[in-house]
Amino acid sequence: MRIGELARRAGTTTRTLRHYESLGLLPARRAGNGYRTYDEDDLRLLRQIRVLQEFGFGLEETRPFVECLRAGHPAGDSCPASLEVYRRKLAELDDCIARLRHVREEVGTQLARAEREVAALRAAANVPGGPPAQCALAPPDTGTPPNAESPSDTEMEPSTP
Amino acid sequence: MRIGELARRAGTTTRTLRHYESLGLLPARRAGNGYRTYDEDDLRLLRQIRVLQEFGFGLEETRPFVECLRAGHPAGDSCPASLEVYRRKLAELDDCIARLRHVREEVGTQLARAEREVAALRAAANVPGGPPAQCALAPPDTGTPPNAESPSDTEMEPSTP
DNA sequence: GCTGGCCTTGACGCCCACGTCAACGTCTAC
DNA sequence: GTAGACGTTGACGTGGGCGTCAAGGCCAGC
Repeated sequence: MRIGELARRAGTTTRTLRHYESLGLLPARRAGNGYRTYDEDDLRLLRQIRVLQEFGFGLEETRPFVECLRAGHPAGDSCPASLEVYRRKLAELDDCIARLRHVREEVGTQLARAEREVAALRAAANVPGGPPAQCALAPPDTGTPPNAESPSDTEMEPSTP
Repeated sequence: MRIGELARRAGTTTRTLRHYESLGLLPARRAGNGYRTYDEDDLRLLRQIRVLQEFGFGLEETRPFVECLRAGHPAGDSCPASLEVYRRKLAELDDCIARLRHVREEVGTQLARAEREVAALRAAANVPGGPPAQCALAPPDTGTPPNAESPSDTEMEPSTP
């Protein structure tokens, strides 16, 4: 089959296939007229690549899987090198998830603090906004780096004529 | 103060500051000789930018915070626009974390399956699989980048005549 | 013969936050 | 006056995975 058909069957583009070939990831035989020629095995390789891509693997990380398949193994992950990539990826994922969770917590904390401060400023400016608003007056601490003061407006523009 | 000093005090580079200026994020006054001139407020803006950057905010996402500070507010997140960015970022983070966890689970499953299959293949090939090899030399796994020897083949070469 | 659809290579564009280099101006100290 | 530390603008490079032309070859059907 030619490049267009392979691309269609794999749900990708010819540009992508040429790119893979330029990396030596998915080399193609050539017909007499110079056209690239692929077979069903190439489709399998390509599908292996795409699946890993969706998992966030870089193209280079898919190489062991592809070479494993090309070496005649039943699956791309039948080879030790592929398992190693799996393990490295797991470690990366764990690390990444941990960092993101940390950031998420930080940002969540900042948002909560900022919302409290905005509410406090609004209350201090006797903006109707709230009923009794018992606990008014700026919570003194809880880790507030900025100096909470200058209660007047609360919107962007400094000038409120 | 001039650009070099600001960069040093903020732990960044002059190139970065020029980049921020080119985005209109941190404009500088100019001295008679054309040198950029900054003050303590600029340092605060810059620190705000850097903190958000470490949280993974894009430069454009820091803009509301910077403008809020420049508008005279006590903190970069004293303005509604900044709070909106916080919230959007939280949603993004949640989404990203969820996707990563899903992928992590998938990859973990694939690894476990592949390891089982490899073990099955090895057993079927009546490979001695090695002695008890309890805790001998070389920790069995837990992230051993180098290929811990080859008990027999199980390497890339198909050669299974 | 001609149109249209497929194919080829080559090369630049994109996104993002800068790094790096070049060629040159400015100021201070000796 | 000269070294050297700082500053200036401009432009290209990086990494990843392609998208998007451009200019042309090959082949089938009418």
